[in-house]
Amino acid sequence: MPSRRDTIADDLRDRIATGRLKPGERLPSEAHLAAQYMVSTPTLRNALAVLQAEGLVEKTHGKGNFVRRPLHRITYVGGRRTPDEHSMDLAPLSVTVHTTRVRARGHLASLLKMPTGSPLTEILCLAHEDERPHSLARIYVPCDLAPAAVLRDSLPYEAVVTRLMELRPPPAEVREEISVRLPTPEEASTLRISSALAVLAVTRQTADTTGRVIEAALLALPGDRADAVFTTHYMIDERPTNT
Amino acid sequence: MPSRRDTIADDLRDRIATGRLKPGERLPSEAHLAAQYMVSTPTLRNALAVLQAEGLVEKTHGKGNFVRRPLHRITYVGGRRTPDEHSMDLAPLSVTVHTTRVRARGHLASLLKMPTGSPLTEILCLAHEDERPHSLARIYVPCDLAPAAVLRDSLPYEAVVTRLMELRPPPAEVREEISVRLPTPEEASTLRISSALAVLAVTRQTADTTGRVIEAALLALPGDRADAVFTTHYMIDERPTNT
DNA sequence: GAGTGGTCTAGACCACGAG
DNA sequence: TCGTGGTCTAGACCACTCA
Repeated sequence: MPSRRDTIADDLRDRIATGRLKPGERLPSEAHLAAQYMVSTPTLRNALAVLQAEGLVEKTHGKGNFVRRPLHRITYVGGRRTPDEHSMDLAPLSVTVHTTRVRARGHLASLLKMPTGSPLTEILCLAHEDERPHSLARIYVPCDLAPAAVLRDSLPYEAVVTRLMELRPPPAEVREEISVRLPTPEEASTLRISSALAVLAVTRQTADTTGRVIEAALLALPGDRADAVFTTHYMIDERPTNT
Repeated sequence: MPSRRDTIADDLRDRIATGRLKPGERLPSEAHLAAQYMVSTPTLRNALAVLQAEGLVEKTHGKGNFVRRPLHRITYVGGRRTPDEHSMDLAPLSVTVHTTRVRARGHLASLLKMPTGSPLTEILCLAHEDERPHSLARIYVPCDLAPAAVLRDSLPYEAVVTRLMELRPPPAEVREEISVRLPTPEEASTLRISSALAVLAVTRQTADTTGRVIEAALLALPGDRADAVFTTHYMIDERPTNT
């Protein structure tokens, strides 16, 4: 027997899918909807929580529940590509950059294979679509390779990427670790997503030919708007040898 | 101000982390815990829902809440490896295999680049650890490359993998698409996970040198027990050319 | 201040599991 | 049958947003 919560969630989902509730539109208040469906407010709120976790509805305290405008689904491209393609398809997005100087500690220090306390340049990238936050990337580069002063905040994202490629030795190996987790409270509020909407977390480690780590990147891609694709080509001499 | 739900969740999490609540142990009943923390049962249940979404607690209707024995965290290895390594590190897991014959339809047909209705061999792989389900893979191979009869159910997983490599042309290109989503109801019950615990979904498409798709695989890896790693090496001639 | 969502309560009734 | 979790109610009080 389907629960009332799911019944209501299904109905609202259908109303969104068929356009009877349009993107950006405010839903009736929770009290109103509860009366309409003849359920108590907690039950109605549970139904909304389902849609919220699916990324269909965004709630704002004091304002109401809104149908989310579908954000562009981006594809993070990894695998064997040229380094400048090694990024997201950010075509429809504008990226704001904020550069600061921090010190390596904990996980970050070991990722960069540097001692704790080493100076780093942190490049905080926040991708936006129509003023709405989309995804988040934190890039860390050893200070001696890219002094924070060189990457002034006023530079646009593309210029920063170009500048980094000029400043650093070419990458020889990239290791990307992908995991699924709930967003941290900061991520949830920065990205304006429900704390129940899982993110695709990419930890990327880039090394040069000498094995030195020249960049570590932590990406948080909300699961409702990001995929990752990796393509691998096998050489002839890599054929499996069944002995 | 932290909510009571989070305070309680934090406390229980701490009790689990410090071993005061041991893996496999049953928690006191919800009514008991509610009295202990002096909150109502819904509030306590919300706290448990947090731990459940983190994969720390498993609830069973009619029995109670149990501290989950930590399952091995496996790493799905993608990227440029030899094909037989192109798999999960399944060392601590036993895999049961179930082979059936199905017909390609919808997304599956387009993944395999075959017309709808084409006969396929479906290999359902369920990884277990100590009788407890861990992760799920569905592998689809065109029937002419691997007739279901050849892959009898009685074969162990390793034998099936070996058999497939013998039967098919060597893979030349692998495309892996990774996304985050909530489990389907079937996946949630098969894997015995909360429907709120997101899974890492890997859609893998393997083609031979002629471009024919020789395998499609759908993997569902619960987010609390799986990562994916991709390593890319750049050739010299792939250096970025900044003109 | 009016209206909204956020949190919580105290309890009801149902469904499942095990003896 | 008993104890467990699953679902739901009707309403309280607080915090936030906006006019």
